[in-house]
Amino acid sequence: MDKKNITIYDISEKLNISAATVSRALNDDPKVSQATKELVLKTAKEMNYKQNKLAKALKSGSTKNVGIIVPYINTNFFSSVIRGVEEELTPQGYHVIICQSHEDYSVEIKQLNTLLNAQVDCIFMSLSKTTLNTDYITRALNTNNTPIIFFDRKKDISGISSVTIDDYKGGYLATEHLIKQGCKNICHFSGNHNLEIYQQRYNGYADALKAYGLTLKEDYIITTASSIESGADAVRKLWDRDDVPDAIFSSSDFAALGACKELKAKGINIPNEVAVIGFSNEPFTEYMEMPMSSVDQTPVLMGKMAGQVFLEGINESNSGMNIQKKVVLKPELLIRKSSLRK
Amino acid sequence: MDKKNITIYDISEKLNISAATVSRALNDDPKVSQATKELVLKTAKEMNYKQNKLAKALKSGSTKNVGIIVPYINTNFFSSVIRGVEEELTPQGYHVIICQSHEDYSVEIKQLNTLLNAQVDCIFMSLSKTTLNTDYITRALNTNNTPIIFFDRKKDISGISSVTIDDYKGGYLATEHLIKQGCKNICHFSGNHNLEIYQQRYNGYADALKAYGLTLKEDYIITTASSIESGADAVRKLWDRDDVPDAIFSSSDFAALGACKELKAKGINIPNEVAVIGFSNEPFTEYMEMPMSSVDQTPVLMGKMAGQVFLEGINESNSGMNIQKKVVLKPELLIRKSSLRK
DNA sequence: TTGTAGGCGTTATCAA
DNA sequence: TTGATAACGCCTACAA
Repeated sequence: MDKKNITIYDISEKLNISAATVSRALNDDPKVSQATKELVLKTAKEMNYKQNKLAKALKSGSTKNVGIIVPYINTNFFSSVIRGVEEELTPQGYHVIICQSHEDYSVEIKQLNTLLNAQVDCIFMSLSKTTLNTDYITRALNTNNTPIIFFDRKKDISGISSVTIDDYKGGYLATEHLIKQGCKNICHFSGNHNLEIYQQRYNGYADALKAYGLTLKEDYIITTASSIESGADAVRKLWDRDDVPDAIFSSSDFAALGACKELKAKGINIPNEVAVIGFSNEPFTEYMEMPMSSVDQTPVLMGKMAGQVFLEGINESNSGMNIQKKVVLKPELLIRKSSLRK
Repeated sequence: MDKKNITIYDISEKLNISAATVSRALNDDPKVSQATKELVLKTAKEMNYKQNKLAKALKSGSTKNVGIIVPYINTNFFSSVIRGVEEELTPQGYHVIICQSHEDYSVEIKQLNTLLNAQVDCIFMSLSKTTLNTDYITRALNTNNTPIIFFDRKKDISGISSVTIDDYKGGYLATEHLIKQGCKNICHFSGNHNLEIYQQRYNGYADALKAYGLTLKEDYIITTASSIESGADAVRKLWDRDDVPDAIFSSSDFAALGACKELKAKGINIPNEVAVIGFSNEPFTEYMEMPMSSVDQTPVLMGKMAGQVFLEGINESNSGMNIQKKVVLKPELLIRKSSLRK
């Protein structure tokens, strides 16, 4: 039950050689004799030496840690992106630190600062929906050397790369699909347009309607949270009127799920009376009583790409490195029973 | 676009005072004059000084970071425990680093080492189901000063505190409830008994049967994974025989969900032909077509308690600190339609 | 109240 | 091939 940690000095003392040599041996420096190298490695193991990464990081300036800030971790989408980043960076010796903003702007700022203080080598982030002002990010970028990479929920900030899917196309494809199923009164559950993703999905929806000669009705656009209750509420609101919709395109799977439950409670048939399609392809969509169509965002790939953008940035220039990249992935439309009319 | 980070030396130089004074001023040391304190704080802000936590940690020996190792983050249970730890430790200035073992023993070992290397102040962990041998943890404990605290999926290791729920009682309560609903042929979906939690839930099940004079049938015990498919498979297997069960107590909500789907496909009525109860109270249980009974593990509280055990450990002894604690929380039986016979 | 100096554990530079 | 020494940025006796 040792109290003190073993250092290279302890090894050097025991072996009567300098600490510098021990360090070199441990790092497999070519200009250290094979004999001493083996000796050092052996005694290091015997003494249970563990390198102090803090000291190394202080010296080298690189912690080999990267940080990820997400609104929350317990959805398939975010946990899968994280998985993708891990898969890309772990083999390169990086370690991933995960932080949650809980959709809270002030928490998000704190998390960013904590990660910067911890000297991570890169920060991946997906913005909280309450983040209206991103000046603090610009400032962080200017006063630190730490690269920041957005994924999914991004803002256009000079110097920040991003990995997203083509949300516009996702919205367009989903809406077009509903139109081709014969739907004429398609309503849309949208998230806060403060976030680009929701604005884009809406744009895709609007343009698809226009392309097929359908008129967009303002009161068919409902802003919902990404929650079951919110989707159910929206249905109650919409079905309180005369001209009820015959389809729902929801920017959130959770809201779409809530809508399905409420429709069922009202005795309305899916997909024949109302076709439904969600967004994100959360696993439950596949296991619902009426399997739900959705737009897949390829989250694992998104994470892997984000990791790649970081690694490329490191390699491309050892000094400065400030090539801004925008990676846009293709969304995939998954058609299931909830929107398929025979 | 500064390349170099500002240090206390930069401030001391600009102000023509010593770095020590700057350090003291920054740390609000009482024996530094109010005047210089204000001056230092002001210029620090102007120069955009950021403390290098690495250097501080190297000096102080405490990083103010704690690590959490979980099998995976994307279930309500684990993400809620993490939330609880965050809620308890963030106000104390700690930062939480989250790692996933992906239920893989060798990954778990790596994650532990990474966290130890990162000099975290404490490691909270919930074991992977493939972890049969925990010698590496005992070894880590002996060669480091870093406390390890188990939650939920623990092993009994001397010197390691743990926070769990009374899984035995959870199993007992669930089974007793089914018996009181009139069920006589209660089968059990269990996880790998390598994990104490599953062994205990099974024990509770077995003892409840005995207490009420029911016989335990070996072939009513099915080992399932915590997945929908696995639960559906189990039902197929069980209903292939003559004496079909009239109730299912599943140690996993996911397996229970799979069972419900398969039962429905077979046209079997829940709860009248078969009553079903799961474990964990995952959010979907409440929103199912037939809301499912479950045993709540109070995960947020579990996380908070784990955080508290750590904080208490620090306070109770500045030297050594090795009081082993075992916190056992009370499970809560949540009765919903899937097990309620009128 | 402030300054000097040494050390936390490592690596890199320069000599030897 | 190895050793001495300085440096990374911070904190803290001890001295002044």
